[in-house]
Amino acid sequence: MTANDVLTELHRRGLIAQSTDEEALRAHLAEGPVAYYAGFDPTAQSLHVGHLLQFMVLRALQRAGHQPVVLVGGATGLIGDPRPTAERQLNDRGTVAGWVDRIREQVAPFLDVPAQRDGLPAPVYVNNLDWTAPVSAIDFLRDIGKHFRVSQMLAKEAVSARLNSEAGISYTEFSYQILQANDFRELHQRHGVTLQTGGSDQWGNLTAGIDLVRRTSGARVHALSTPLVTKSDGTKFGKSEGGAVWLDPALTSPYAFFQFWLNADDADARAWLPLYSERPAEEVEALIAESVERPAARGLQRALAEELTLLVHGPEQLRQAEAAGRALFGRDDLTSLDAGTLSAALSEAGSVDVEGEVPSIAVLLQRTGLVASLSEARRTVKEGGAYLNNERVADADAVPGDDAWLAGGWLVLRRGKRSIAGVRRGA
RNA sequence: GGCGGGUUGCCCGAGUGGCCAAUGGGAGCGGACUGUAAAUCCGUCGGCUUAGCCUUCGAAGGUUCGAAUCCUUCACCCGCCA
Repeated sequence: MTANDVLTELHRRGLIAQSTDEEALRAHLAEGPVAYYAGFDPTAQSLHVGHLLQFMVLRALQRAGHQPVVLVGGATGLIGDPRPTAERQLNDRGTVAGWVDRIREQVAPFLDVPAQRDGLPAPVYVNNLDWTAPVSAIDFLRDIGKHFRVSQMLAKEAVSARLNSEAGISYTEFSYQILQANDFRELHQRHGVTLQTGGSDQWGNLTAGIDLVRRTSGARVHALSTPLVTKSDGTKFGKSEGGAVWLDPALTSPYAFFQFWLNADDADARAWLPLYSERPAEEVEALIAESVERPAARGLQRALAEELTLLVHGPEQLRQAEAAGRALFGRDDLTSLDAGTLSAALSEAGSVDVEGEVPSIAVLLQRTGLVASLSEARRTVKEGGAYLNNERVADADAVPGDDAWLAGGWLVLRRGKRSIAGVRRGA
């Protein structure tokens, strides 16, 4: 891939929602390696699938030989990017600092691995707390604030939406765009960064940075934004039964991550594959064409699940996640599974240990987290939605008999079609 | 400052003294059909030691055999008039 067709690739994949003067940007990218950046605010202990799209853009640019700079927002995370609905709850400094470290580590598979393996430019990591914290309020207001017009700040969609809402907006969050703009200015000075990428909801912040750089240094810098990923049923992308789909394997197991993509509906999978797949264009088109012929094969979902689980969790975790799915969904007769397979599969899916007296099925359903309460457990059984070792459970208060235990001391509990958990008998 | 309207379960929204854990819709969950899809249909949808019991209808107190429904005070929201 040569440097000047990376924009073509991004367009082809549908990864560009908005861009500053594209001809100028194309020419700039063609001149040679460009330093570019994207920022991630520590608003939770882990990144989630919603962040994945940013990495697809960062990776494409890196592959084209450009220099990635990854910013973790130790400062902006303390302030809070205004959300359209309501004011954010401020997190304390210690918590945010901890999240900064964790998020920094999560970025590695996306950019460090290609750097080491393929000799691509190694990412530079920065934390905006480093240049934001030392600045006094006086200096900030005099040196940075003077470049901002309130009327323009008010006009940003993120701000005006909140001004028109009941929630209003605090001065703290109102200031956010200044901080992010200043990040661009700092990175332009420190690392020669001339391009910032981000989600389309960040557009106002991206352009604020471009304006600030121009006003302070006269330089012309660029921005690209990615589209909002949507679902055909109108619900928010990136949620599964439990809530957010995290990249941290401790929060969302590789198995659950794999299942998230595997369960995508056909229309979504078709729309998402170009965005998330780094396969050649012909392969992507072939997969889509094939899915029209044989949707039941779930080729698109499988491709997404495999490619992204590999990217985020690595080959070994992918292998286990796939094996677990095959073991748990593949056949009716669980008694034929050996202890090793069961153990691996259920550890992936989630399991609990029981010791001493074996509790009733209702209690086990609750303990595995398959249901939220005993009432829900009973209800589920009554509805015919609870299964023990793939057999429908009739009595919620029944206790699994000795013959129910599978190889390795396992029970396989299932709620509905696809929520599965293991129970292991302790010593 | 004055007058009026409102605050109900995850969301929207009925309910003006007992038949109300509370109509209806949406979301969620389960079943059927399928492909671990979508659509559709059916069921379910506060908790518990579940033929019963306990806690819910902005908050606190009161009237009553009995209150989401009546009274008092407080908080917040929305109109109209100053």
